[in-house]
Amino acid sequence: MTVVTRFAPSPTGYLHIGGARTALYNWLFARHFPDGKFYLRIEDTDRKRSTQDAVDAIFDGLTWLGLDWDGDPISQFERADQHRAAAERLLAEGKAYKCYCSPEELAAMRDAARKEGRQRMYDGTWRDRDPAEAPAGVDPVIRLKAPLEGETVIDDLVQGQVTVANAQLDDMVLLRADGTPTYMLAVVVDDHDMGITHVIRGDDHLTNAFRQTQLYLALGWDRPQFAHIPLIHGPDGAKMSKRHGALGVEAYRDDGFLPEALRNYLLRLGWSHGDDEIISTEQAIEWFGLENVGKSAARFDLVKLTNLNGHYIREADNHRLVDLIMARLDTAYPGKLAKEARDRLFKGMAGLKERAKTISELSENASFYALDRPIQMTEKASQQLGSEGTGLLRELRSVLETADTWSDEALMATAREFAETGGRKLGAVAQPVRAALTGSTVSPSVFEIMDVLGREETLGRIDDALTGP
RNA sequence: GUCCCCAUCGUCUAGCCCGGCCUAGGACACCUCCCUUUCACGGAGGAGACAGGGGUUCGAAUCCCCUUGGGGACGCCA
Repeated sequence: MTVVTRFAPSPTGYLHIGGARTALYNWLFARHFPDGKFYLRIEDTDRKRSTQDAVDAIFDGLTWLGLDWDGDPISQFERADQHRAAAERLLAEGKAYKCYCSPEELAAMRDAARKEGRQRMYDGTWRDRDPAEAPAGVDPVIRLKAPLEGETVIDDLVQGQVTVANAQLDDMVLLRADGTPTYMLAVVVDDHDMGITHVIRGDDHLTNAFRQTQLYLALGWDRPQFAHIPLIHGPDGAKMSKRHGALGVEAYRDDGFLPEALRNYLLRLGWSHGDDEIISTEQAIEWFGLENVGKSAARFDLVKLTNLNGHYIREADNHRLVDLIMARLDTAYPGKLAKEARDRLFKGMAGLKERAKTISELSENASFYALDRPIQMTEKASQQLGSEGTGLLRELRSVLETADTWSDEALMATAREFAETGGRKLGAVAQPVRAALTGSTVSPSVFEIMDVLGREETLGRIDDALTGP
């Protein structure tokens, strides 16, 4: 059997972190099989809340995450005719009926149900009532004539067997009064028509699966396999939704996270493969299976994501990192970048990348390479350049001016010799240099920096510090 | 309220289905030390959990029940 999955977001906002994980799992599961398919369906039947911006944000988010879908995205709205046809068929077969209840009546039923401790809201008023009694001028909705007795069972690939009494489920609306299909109908018809074999979605849809099962039965169609994955919770333990401040994936991109880090993090949040933590996408595709998805909700932990991001930054290609930070530096310091910026960043990247956990941090830490002289000095750095520091710097400058070899190692040897001659530790000499060269007290190795900057720029920056305010 | 689901270190989890190998393993975070020109990286240690109570069993983190706690769903939204 060919595996066919789908990601079916509603375009009412950005692609948030929970949706991203759902998409990832669907994608991974489909890609795990040689001929598996992963489709994208935009659930835009709610015309009032759906926007093209949101659709674009979903495309962008998925693309950035590296989750490619097969074929063209499907618009659920555009399939309304098929949805309607299914409802009409059910109506013709006597498996659905018209209901003329007003919103007020429905509200009263809901209140009564609550008060009596029932979950089932609609009381079936029009289920067997003669349509001849229909009030004039009222457009009816179409409801499914769902079974009143017995139970509905789903064998969920993650949750196991879950059973609910049919008495708990009321007759769901299939077609609204204006003739448009509801989500419940649209999902079932679309999943069937698209040949979806595995519905992998958040477990907030678990109860929908029962109603959808009733629909599949009524329509005489085979059900797909269901896999309801636990929701991602915020640090407070409650569902992480757009309404509760969950961020879109682009926010993580802007904050300097790498897509592979987010992918790895999201993968491990609720799924495991023994003790493995760092998992490449290739391995993930090979290993991923629904049987290893946990049943309990997980809390989103930004610190762990950050750690993972640091790992992937260290592993990332230097050219890619330079491109990423040049873009940021360009906007942070318009027109102020040195013409050697790119070359220096590339040369100094090895020392830079292991000191940053996010691209934004990397970019900030790298700015001293990219900017022209004179560089800004932090307060702490200025303190390194007191009378003692300045004196050492001046002495070292003359040594540096005549240094034979301008390389990382040679420079360090020179500085060490200079320090020891004066009975000092290397650090005493290195710190003022660091301040002069980077404007900071924290940076990669100062000798590496001198090497990257070159003699002229190094001496120039030292002079700036010596003659500065 | 009703229905459904969940429950191992602070967090993510392994182990659970097929009881003994568990004096419960890993990762992040935290603490100590080492490396070291700063900060990181890296390395070595440390502290840290089977929610509670009943069963079943020679033996339970693992099976059963109850309690408690948490979550989700109850729309002519998706």
